Amino acid sequence: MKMESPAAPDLTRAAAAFAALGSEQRLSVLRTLVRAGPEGLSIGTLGDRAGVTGSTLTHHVKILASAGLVTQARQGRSIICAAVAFDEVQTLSDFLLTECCADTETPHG
Amino acid sequence: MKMESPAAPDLTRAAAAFAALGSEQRLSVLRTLVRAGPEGLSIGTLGDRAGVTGSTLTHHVKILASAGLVTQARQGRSIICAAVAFDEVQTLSDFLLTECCADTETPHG
DNA sequence: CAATCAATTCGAAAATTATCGAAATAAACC
DNA sequence: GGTTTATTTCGATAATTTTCGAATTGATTG
Repeated sequence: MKMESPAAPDLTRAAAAFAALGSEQRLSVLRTLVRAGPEGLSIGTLGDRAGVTGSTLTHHVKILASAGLVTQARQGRSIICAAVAFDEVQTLSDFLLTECCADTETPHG
Repeated sequence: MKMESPAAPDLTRAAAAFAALGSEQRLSVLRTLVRAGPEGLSIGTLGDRAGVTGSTLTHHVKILASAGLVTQARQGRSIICAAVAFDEVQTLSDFLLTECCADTETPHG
C-alpha cells in the first residue's frame, strides 16, 4: 500500500519538519497556505492573512520550505508560496507510527 | 516572548505538540515508546534504549507528556511511560489539513 | 529506621531560535 | 536609466531551549 511519497525522512529530517510545525506563527502561516490551496499566495498576501510580515515572515517561510512543507516560486515581482503539507504530513505520521509495537515480545501470541 | 494574538486556542496546543516532536532526542524517545507498544517502558529502560538519561530525559518526557503524546504512571519505584501518539498524530494532522482549500473560490476547479 | 534504587528538581552555562529595522536585491514600469 | 513594488539579507538583541551535575524526593527492602 505504499504510495509514491516525498523522500523517506530520517530522524533528523523528520524532527526538523516537526519543529517547523512547532511554532504558532509558522503553523498559522502553513494553515493559511493550506486554506489557500494549490494556487498558493504571494508572500505579501500570506503575511497579511497570517499576521506575520517582513523579515520575520521570510525567516519562517524559509524554515517551512527547507522542511519540504512549502514551495516557493517567483512570479513576476512576487514570490508565490504553496503548501505541500498534504503528503508530507502523512509521511511524518508514518515515520512516527510504522514500527508500532515492533519491540513487543509476543507478536503472534 | 509570547505575543497576544487573535489565534484560535487550539493553535497553541497544536504548535506545542508539534514542537514536542520537533527534537531529535524527543522524537527518538517517542519512537522507542511507540515500538514498545501499549505496555510502555520505565524511564530507566526508555533512557537506555533511546540513549538519553537522567534529568535530560525527565525534561523531554515531561514535554511529551504535557503535549498529550505520552502518559506516565508510577508503578512501584519506577515510572512507566507509554506513547499515546496513535490518535494524537491523526488529530494533529487533521488540525493542519481539514480546512484545505477553504479559501479557494472554485473548490473543484 | 537506614540503605538503596528510580526519578525529579534546581540552578546555571551553552546553544539555538525569534524578532526587528535598515540596507540590499530583483523585477516591472515609466 | 531611474523609480516603484516585493522580498530578502544582514546584524544586533531578546527569548527560549537544551544540557548537565548535584542535591532531593519517593518508594522498596532489610
